[in-house]
Amino acid sequence: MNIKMSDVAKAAGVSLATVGRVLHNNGYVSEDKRREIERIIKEMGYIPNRIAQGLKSSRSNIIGHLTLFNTNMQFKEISSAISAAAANSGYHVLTLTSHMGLGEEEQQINDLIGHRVDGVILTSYHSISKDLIGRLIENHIPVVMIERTYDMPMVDRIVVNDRASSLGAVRHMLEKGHRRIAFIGSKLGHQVEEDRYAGYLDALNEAGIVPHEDWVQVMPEYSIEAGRMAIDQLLRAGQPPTAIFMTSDIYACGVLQVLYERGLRVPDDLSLIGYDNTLSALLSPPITSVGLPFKEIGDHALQLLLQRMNDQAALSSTIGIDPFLMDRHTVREWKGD
Amino acid sequence: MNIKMSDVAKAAGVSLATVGRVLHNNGYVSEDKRREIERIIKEMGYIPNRIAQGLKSSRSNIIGHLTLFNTNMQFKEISSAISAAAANSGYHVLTLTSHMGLGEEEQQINDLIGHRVDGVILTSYHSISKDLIGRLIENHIPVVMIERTYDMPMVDRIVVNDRASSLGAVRHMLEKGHRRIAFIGSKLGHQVEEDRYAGYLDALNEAGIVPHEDWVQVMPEYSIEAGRMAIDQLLRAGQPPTAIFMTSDIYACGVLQVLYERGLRVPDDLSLIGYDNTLSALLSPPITSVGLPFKEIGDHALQLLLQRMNDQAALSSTIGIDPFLMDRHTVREWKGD
DNA sequence: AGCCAATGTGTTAACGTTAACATACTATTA
DNA sequence: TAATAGTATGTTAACGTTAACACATTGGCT
Repeated sequence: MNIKMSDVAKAAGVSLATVGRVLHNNGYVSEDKRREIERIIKEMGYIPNRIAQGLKSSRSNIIGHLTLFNTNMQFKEISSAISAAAANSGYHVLTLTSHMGLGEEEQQINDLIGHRVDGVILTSYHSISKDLIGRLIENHIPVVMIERTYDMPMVDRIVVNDRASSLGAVRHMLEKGHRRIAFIGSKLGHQVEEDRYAGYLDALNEAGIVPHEDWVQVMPEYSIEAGRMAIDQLLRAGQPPTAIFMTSDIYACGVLQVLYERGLRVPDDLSLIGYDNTLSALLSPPITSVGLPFKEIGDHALQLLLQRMNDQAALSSTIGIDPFLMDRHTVREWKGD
Repeated sequence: MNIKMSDVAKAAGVSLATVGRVLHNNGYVSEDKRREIERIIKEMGYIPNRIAQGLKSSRSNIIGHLTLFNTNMQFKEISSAISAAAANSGYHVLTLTSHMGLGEEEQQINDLIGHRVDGVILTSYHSISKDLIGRLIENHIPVVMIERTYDMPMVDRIVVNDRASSLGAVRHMLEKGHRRIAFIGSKLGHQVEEDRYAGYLDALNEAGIVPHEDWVQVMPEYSIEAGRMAIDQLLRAGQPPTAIFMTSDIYACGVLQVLYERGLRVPDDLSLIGYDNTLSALLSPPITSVGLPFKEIGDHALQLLLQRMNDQAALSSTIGIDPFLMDRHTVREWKGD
C-alpha cells in the first residue's frame, strides 16, 4: 500500500526516530545517514500521511469555507481570494456550499468540526445562527466572518464600508449634474443591502434631494430578470430617472438588455453605476461599478484566522475594507433637472 | 478540549465498544443503554473525529479537485457541479487551483496524496503530466479526467463531444442561409479548441464552403480584449462575415462591445453563436450559445470515481457528453451570398 | 582521571477510532 | 440436562506519526 515512515526506516536500517529527524530537520543525525535517508525517501516516493500527523497534532492544515450557492458573483471572487491566500500559507480549503434554508447548515458545521478544520471563514448571506457559530468556538475553531457578521466574542470580522462607497458612487452622479437618481437593490434586511441603500439616501440627502418613491426598486432576488423588471418600472415613471445606482452588477445585465431592446443607449440616454465589479467589464457598454478589493479581503481573512490560532483568547478584531469606484464612464454630464 | 468517544463512554458508564455500537448502529446494545448513550452524545455535542476515523480506515472522505486559475467560466461551473455531487454522496471537496507553468502542480499532487484523498478529479487545461497522474495511481487514488484527458490504465475519462456540437451550431447558421461564417477561437493545441475548430470546418465542408482564411481568428487567450481584437479584424475583411461562431462566451463579450460602439445590432447586422452558455444569458442581447450539461458532468465524474473505488482494477471507462444548443435567436435568416 | 557537553541513535507511549476477539448471561431446543 | 444460539458488554491491538525519554559514544576541559 502506501509507503510509510517505517518502510523508509527499514530500508535505511535506522529507527523511526532518525527518519523523523531527517524529515523535520531537527535533532542530531550524522551527515551520511541523513543523505542516505533523504535518498531513500525520494526513491520510495514517501509522502507523510497528513491524517496521522493530524491525529497526533490535532491540526488538519485545512480551513473550512462556508458560502452560499447561486449567490452574488462577488462572493465567488472572495472565495478564490481566500483559497489563494490559504495556499500561500500552506493551508488547503474545504469549501462547503449551502443552499440556505434547507437546514443543511447544521450538518455542514458538524462536518467542519468532524474534519477538525483549523479555522472557518464565512461569507455570503448565509443563515448560520449564532448558535451554530458558537459550536465552532466551543470546539476551539477560529471563525472569521466576512460582510455578514455577528458581534460575538472570539469571532473576527471583515466589514466592507458599503455605505460610504455607495455614498461616493451616488455623489459621483450628483457631481455630474444628475438629480433624478434611481436605486435598484435587493430585499432589505440584508445588512449589505441596507448599507448600500443608506449610502444612496445619504448622498441624496446631502444634495437636498428627496428621493421619489418611484425611483426606488427593491427586488426579491439577485437576477437578470429582476433587473429587467426594475428598469421597466423605472422607465414607466412619470419623470423617469436620468441615472441609476444598482447594488449588484447582475441588475445591470437586465437593465442593459431592456435598454438595448428599446434602442436606448448608455450613457447617452441613461447613466448607470453597478456594484461588485464582477460583471460590469463584460457588458456592452462596460459600466462603472463599485469594486471590492477581493484579494485584500481574502488576505485579511486568512491573516485574522492565523492570528487567532496563535491567541485563541484575544479580543475580537474587525477590519474595515474600502471599496473603490471603477470608473468606466457610464455617467454622463447632465444639464437639466 | 474536544469531546471524544471515551468521554461519552465514561459519562454513560459503559465501554468504548458500546458507544461505538450505538454510533454505528451495529451489534447488540440494550434499548435503555442505547437511549442513554444517544442522549449523552447529543448533550455533550460529541462529533466523531474524522481524522482518527481516517487513520483507522485509510479513507478521508475527501475528494481532491484540481483546476486552473482564471480559466474559462465553464470549468467553474463544472467545479460547482462536482462539489454538489460530492456532497450528495457524503464527500467533501478539496479544490486546488493551479496557476500553470509554475511547477506548483507537483506540490499539489503531493498534497493530495498527503491528505490521502479518496479520489481526484481533474478539469481544465492543466499541465499535469502523465507522470504525476501516475503517482496518484501508484498511491491507489482513483483519478477522473474531464475534457482534457489522457489514455492511461486506471484513469477514467469524461469527454465532451465538442466537435459534433460545434458542427451542429454552425449547421444552424448554414440552415438560416449564412455562407460567410467566421470563427473565433483560442490558440490551437488544446484538444477542446481543436475539436471546436474541426466541427466548424466539418460544417462548412458539408455545405461545400471553403473557409476564407480571414474568417478564422485564433487568439492567444480567453479574454474580452481578444474578442474585441478578433471582431475588429473580421469587420475589416473585404467581405465581412454575416455570422460568427465563437468557442467561448467570453469572446462574445468583446464582440458585442465593439458592435455596440459602432452601432451595429445583433442579429440584424451580425449573427452570433457563443460557447459555454456561461455568460451568454447576461449579455445584450442574450446570445445563442452551445451549452454544456454541467450537472450531468459533475454527476458522472463522481460516479466514475465511486465506481473505481469499488474496483480499482477495472478497465478505464470513458463517458461521452453531448452539449446542446441554447437558442436565444441571435442567428437571423440570411438571404444572399 | 573524572566530568560534562555535544552528538548520534533507539524505544515507546500517546493521538481517537475501530473491529476482532473474548466473555458472560439468558432462553431455546434436542 | 447439556449443548447451542442469541443477546449484551468489555478489552485490546492496530492505523502512521511524533516527541519525550533513554542510552551511548565522543571530545574537551579542569
